[in-house]
Amino acid sequence: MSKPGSAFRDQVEVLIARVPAGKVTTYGDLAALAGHPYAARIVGGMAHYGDAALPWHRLVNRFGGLASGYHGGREAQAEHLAAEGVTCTDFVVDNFKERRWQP
DNA sequence: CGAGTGACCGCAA
DNA sequence: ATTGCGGCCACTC
Repeated sequence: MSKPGSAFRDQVEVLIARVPAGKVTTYGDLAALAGHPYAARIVGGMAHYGDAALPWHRLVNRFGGLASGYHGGREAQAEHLAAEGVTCTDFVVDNFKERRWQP
């Protein structure tokens, strides 16, 4: 495609871009959808160094809690999620189980 | 160029 | 039920 540097990275970018506002996804799900169910760490690493323009604030861990290291802080991420309709409590997405985006 | 780290997940004992 | 360990790819220094 336009930037076929790495199929995995390209897939992660496409998947995160496919996540609709108001929903959240987990690192493991994105990694599994990208083809590597054990590469959840890579998704986090890319989020920190990869594309700072993608909606990484929709990424949460499998507990539904906001991850650390987010550019600006977890409170900033919670604000962005709340702005999209995702309510968070104590940095944990409310109704996470129902808000988890699934293809 | 080489090595280490990383916002994690799943499984085993 | 809980705890501890290993493992995958990409990015940076």
